[in-house]
Amino acid sequence: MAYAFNAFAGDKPGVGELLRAGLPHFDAGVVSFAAGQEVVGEGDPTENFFLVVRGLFRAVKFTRDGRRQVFAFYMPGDICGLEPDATHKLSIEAVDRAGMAILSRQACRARMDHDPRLNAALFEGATRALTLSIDHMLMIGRSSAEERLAWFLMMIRSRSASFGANVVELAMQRQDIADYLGLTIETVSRTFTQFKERGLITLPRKRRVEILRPDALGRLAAADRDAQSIPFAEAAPRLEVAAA
Amino acid sequence: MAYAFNAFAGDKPGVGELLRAGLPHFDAGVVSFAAGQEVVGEGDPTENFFLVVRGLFRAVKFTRDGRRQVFAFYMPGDICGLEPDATHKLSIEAVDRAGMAILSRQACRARMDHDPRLNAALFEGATRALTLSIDHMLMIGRSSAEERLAWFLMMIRSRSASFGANVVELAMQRQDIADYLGLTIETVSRTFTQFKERGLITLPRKRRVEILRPDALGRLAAADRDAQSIPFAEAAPRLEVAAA
DNA sequence: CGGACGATTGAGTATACTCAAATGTTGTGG
DNA sequence: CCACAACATTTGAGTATACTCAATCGTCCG
Repeated sequence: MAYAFNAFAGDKPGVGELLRAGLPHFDAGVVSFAAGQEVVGEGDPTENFFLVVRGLFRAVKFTRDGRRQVFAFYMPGDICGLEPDATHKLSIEAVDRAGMAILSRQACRARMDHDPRLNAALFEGATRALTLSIDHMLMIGRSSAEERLAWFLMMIRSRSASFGANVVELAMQRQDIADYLGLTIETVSRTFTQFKERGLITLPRKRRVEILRPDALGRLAAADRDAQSIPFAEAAPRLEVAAA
Repeated sequence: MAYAFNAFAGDKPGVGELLRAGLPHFDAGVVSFAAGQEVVGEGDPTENFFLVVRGLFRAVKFTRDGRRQVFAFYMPGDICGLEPDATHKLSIEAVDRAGMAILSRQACRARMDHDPRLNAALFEGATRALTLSIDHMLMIGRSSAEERLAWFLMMIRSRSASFGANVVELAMQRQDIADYLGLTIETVSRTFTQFKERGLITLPRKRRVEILRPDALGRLAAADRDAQSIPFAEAAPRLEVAAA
């Protein structure tokens, strides 16, 4: 979203390309981060925004009393950190060893006024981020634990490099999944176990999921939604854009 | 949000004014709606977007199996219906007798390319909507019923015409509140009762809430957040958190 | 091999849910 | 203006889902 939006790889104009072409010193600004390292923290001034180059990042918010919510995961090609206010409201952290291009908000803002395409692409990105956040919210507010995890797995699958592959790598740990889905780590774990027992998945490793029955998982994920907003399952005609 | 974003009354440049000034036929496009009437439905083409003139509207999403989520309430001055894709993903409905200016997406788009101020205002609106939606999500994913209702009441209070007044009118019915907060109608009702018993509020009428202790309610609302992101209570001295 | 951390499993419980009934409110027609 | 219907809200009783606390198991590294 502006907040932290995902310019999906394979997207139309390609915000990434537009930025790369339009901004000077683009490649000079790529920085590496270690797992768990913070890119920006809550309250930091919004001087820059970011384009993920490799690895995985997460947007997080902590609360005084220890509660934690993960709002998004960012994969290569995604943009994040564009915020309306003077300070960041979310922290952005590297989940694993990962890299980001650090872009000047100022430079981008100036360019936006001159390049309608970049303008349109960013605006679209921001609005699309909202669409994503709507799905996320619907999921958190109205779904059972198994629906949430199914939704999560199908989302990761649809966004993974090998689109449609039935083995997905989870770079994040269980706590991140739990905090993304609004569940506890124990419930996530139990639900994984339950999926195994039902023959929906196998877990060759803790962080690797083999999806045996994408159809069944997709139905679970879609149970609380209407068909059209679920671009997960294979046949996804990919009309608009694979939202989420 | 772009999706449905709120250009807060009293906002800086005033998206409303910019639009009114910049778009021809503005006043001709104001339409009235009866309570419950739909402005746009899920799947409708995104030809227009809207500026609330009077009354209250809601953005809703229904699911096959009857679940329902309210994503936002729009008050006069708010903009909604701006979406990235070709079709609406949310329905917009009038909550009570209400009025909207219907604006051409096309015309606005064109104007954005020529007027950096409108451009900036809309972009900021979209990003701010995301910020709101982040708070909403954090609330839904990580708060108890009482925290949610307290949050809701303080939000309505802060956005109401008479800012800071301790009597707020709820134009929406309990079901809307429940679906906004991710609760059931019974839980909302019980929590209202509980607030009354604790002396936090009174209910002169079902749809009118008098807030007796805005400080206590504000602490409840903020319990799961950090102080700075709670623009609710006025200058609440803000100790720690009342356990209660 | 052992330590540290992540993940799973177990037992018991709390919060918010479901189903059901009673009560309150609003609007309409006699 | 009152009576009644239709709908909104509250209250009650029982339950289910996901939570908490606690222990065990597994895996990755030194």
